[in-house]
Amino acid sequence: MTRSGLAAAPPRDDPRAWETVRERLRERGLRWTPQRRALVAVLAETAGHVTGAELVERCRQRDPATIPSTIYRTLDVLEELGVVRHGHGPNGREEYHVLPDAVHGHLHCKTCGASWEISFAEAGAIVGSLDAERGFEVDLSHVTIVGRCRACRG
Amino acid sequence: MTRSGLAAAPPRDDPRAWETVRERLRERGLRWTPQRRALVAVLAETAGHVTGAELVERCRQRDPATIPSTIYRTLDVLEELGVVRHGHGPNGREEYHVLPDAVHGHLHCKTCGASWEISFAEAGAIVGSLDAERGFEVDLSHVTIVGRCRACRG
DNA sequence: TTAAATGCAAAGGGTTTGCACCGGA
DNA sequence: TCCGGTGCAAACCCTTTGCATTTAA
Repeated sequence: MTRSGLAAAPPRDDPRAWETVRERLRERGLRWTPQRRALVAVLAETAGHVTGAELVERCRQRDPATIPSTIYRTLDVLEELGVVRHGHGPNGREEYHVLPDAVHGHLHCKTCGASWEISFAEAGAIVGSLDAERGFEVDLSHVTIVGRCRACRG
Repeated sequence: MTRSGLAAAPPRDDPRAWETVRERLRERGLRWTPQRRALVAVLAETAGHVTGAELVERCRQRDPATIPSTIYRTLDVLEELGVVRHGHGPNGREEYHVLPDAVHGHLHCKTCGASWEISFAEAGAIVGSLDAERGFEVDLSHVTIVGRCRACRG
């Protein structure tokens, strides 16, 4: 299952969780640069999910000299470390999930635009039925279900 | 790259289903042009779903003079007629579903790349549990679930 | 005739790549 | 010192838009 590699990542809301990034980079012979520090700082205060373009924008607010290609290349590296994980958003764009301490999917309301996470447990019905009926193993991190939320149904 | 794994194509390959397109256009004061004829012909032999870019490519095989903007503009018109419907594919790209005679979602194997349709009935578990637990109304036509199929699980 | 469609070109957004230079370890 | 990273620019893909011209009805 996709769960396996994720245990290493500490909880998202723990500030210290991000301190390990530097070490994890170094372990692989990779470097801790000002640009990476900036991106990690932005990620640290980002809950849930963001698109690459949004991250570029937020980094640019801190440092107008931010270069997009550096962001995307760094995101690739961080993904290899398990710090972020990419999936597909409701608008059909790639999205990065920050510190995926647990694999989860997303629910997106097309009326109000809000998003919620679906935990692995909550997705039991989805995962179970597809496994049983199709032998299909769901990768929950890539699941985004669009529809209308309770509030918007009125 | 995207291809349909399931051949279960009901009245979709019924040539007569497409004959009405001309009339439906005319009813709205719209026109039946050679370019539209070509796109409709391509759609008629397309099961499941395709991206805009793929349609451009297939039309170009018939007529190298095909212009992308014409395709996209025609797709907009056809969508208003209900002939196609767009949603989001597993790769995060927009996709067009051909003749959506029934609302359905998609299953996509990230290993072999094949796709299957999930009928409304089959999605009962998904729709039901989210409705019950969250009050969330699923828009199945926008659902794409990524994972590994039975064959690829080995 | 006349509004709808087309062809063409150009722009657009987001992402990726090539390459010379820079700078952490 | 060295190789990983960076900045920059350009390319890239898919899609959209503006506008003059064509064409179906």
